[in-house]
Amino acid sequence: MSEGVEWALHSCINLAWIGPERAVPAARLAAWHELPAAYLNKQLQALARAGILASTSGPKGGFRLARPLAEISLMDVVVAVEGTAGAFRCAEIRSRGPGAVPTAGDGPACVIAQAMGRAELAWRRALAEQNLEELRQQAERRTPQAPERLRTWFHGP
Amino acid sequence: MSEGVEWALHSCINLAWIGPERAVPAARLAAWHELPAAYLNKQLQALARAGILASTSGPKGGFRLARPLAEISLMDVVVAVEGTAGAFRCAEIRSRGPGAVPTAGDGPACVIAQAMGRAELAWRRALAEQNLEELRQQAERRTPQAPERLRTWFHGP
DNA sequence: GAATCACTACTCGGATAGGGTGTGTCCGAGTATACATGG
DNA sequence: CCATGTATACTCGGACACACCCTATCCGAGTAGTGATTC
Repeated sequence: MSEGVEWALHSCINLAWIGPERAVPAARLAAWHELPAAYLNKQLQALARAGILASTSGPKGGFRLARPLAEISLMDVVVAVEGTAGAFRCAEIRSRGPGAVPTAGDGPACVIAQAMGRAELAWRRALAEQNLEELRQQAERRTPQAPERLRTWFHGP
Repeated sequence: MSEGVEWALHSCINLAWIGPERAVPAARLAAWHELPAAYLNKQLQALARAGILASTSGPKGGFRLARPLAEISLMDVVVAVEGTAGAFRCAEIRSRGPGAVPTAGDGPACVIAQAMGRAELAWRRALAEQNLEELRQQAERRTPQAPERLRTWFHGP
């Protein structure tokens, strides 16, 4: 899985901590964790295309959350960054070679693809059940000083 | 996810259909679905290392199932081919840069890693709950003639 | 005729090249701000 | 003093190289069978 998913999730929570008053440039979000700015920008673009973030150009521009954290699921972020394609893709090898299923005009998918699909569905469901607001609360419970530290650093030089 | 997982699963079921009497060379299993023989051999090696298959060298050698299909879960095959590493790996970016959590001597993982871990756990659980015997029965129900066709072709030229 | 031995052919096993998808970087389009200028 | 036009600096957005892992392949180690040879 892409590195960018982790960056995107952290960035969303950081955006929530900074507050909705002003947009935050990608470079500033990147500096907070010493990430390559241009590449983080690429991930944030993906979030903006997915409607999770709103982007503004020019001075005082940047990214801000397009909707509350409670309305953003882990699944939304993963899909925005990674795309909708599942990890397992059936190459339909059963329809090639001497073992080709004769009747398979365009029947149902092979049982292996179905079985892997069930597992991926469980994964997607688990991702969809968790939203970023819950993650934010868990993070604040763990390190209560984190939001204030971020705001101080951000409004500073 | 690797292509090899699909090949490995099909090969295990095909081995069960051919029967435990004799070992099957990788080249013959590959020919059934027109797969690159040497590369399929590589995947079967991984299954052998994991104890799912037993390998024999020399003439009349090849691979055979090391235990009944009912005792082989989808998870076993995926781990054998892909390794135990999960899809999402936390790079611990929260401990780098100005935003480094000060107290984090070696505390619990960040909430994001935990959340992704929960989703992966659901995926693993779904894989572990399904065994290859179930898949074989489903496949036979769908194409009852498949096992006989395979045996005929295999014992032929 | 039976046992022994060397030879052959066949299989796995790991070491060895090539391509595709992330990973990282760069420069251009667009815009809000700030300032200078004129009324 | 106020309005207006212009220049500027800053941001996103997409286009451009690089690297690593999956894919694919090859050759060597080892073994079972086979045939010749000898007692």
